[in-house]
Amino acid sequence: MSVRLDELDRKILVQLQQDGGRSLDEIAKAVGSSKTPVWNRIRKMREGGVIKQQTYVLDADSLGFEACFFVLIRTSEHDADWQARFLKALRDRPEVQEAHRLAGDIDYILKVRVENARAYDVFYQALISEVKVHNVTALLSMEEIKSTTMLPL
Amino acid sequence: MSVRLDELDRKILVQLQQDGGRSLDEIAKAVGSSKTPVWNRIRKMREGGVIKQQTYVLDADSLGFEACFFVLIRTSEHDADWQARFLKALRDRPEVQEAHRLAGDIDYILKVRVENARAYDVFYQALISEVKVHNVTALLSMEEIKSTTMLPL
DNA sequence: TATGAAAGTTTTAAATA
DNA sequence: TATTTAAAACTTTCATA
Repeated sequence: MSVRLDELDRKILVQLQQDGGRSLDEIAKAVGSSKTPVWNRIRKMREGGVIKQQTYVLDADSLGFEACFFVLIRTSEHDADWQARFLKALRDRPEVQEAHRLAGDIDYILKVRVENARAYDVFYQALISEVKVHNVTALLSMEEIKSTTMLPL
Repeated sequence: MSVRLDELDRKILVQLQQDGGRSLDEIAKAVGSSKTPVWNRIRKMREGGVIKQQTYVLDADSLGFEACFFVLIRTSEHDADWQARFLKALRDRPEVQEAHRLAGDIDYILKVRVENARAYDVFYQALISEVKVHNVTALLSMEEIKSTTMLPL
């Protein structure tokens, strides 16, 4: 399923990342090509999984999600069954925007977006009642300095 | 700059977050309304800043960004000039996908997306040569369990 | 890769509840 | 005030050169 990308493909991806609302014509002009090649390349990159999805990014604060926590988790359990249940719990909870398994003495990191500190506590109590974890540290974000999904192409 | 949102607005946002490629007609059908009201509401939410941008999400691995680090930073400097230079450095570096100022004894957390461990080291050396930081811990992601910008509306 | 035509979509405006 | 209808402008999609 691997797609070989050339300079034109990369230029197209830069355009799509920057502003997903531009028309084919605008993109074609910006990358110095014309509609058909641009369209064919976008289709191929979609099919090859290079382009995963098209979305709208919303402003968390205006929608009342005013609290963002990074959660560092250490666990003593490492068996397959525990891990499967833990992963499912994370995937099922919409408050969890990011979850990564880590190398080193911290086992997992989460990014959790909630209305307020109380909503975080509800989330936290629900999570630890579902799966046993050894140690949890929550880091509260005071200010979002930067947030992007753009890759540095 | 605040926009009051009703149930229909929220339903539209759910659709846009889930799949930003749907047509007005499809969205209108999904939320039980018709084209024009949906279009007017989307325009208002754009103008009001509730909708920040429209974008395409790319697959980091297929584009050669195989390493992801969470970086915990403690600093001894807290004056305004240092902070301004540090924030500018973070905003200017495209490898930094997220940057938050934290409450508590860790001052900042970053999410850094790079080709490999060597590229992280290049980034790290460049950053600490630009602004003095007291203590840095890098957590290496072994597995991305979940990654979304969707808010739990 | 380019052209262009058919199908579909967005956007604006006027009419209606 | 918000919605429906309708029509113009624009975009996507795809066949053909």
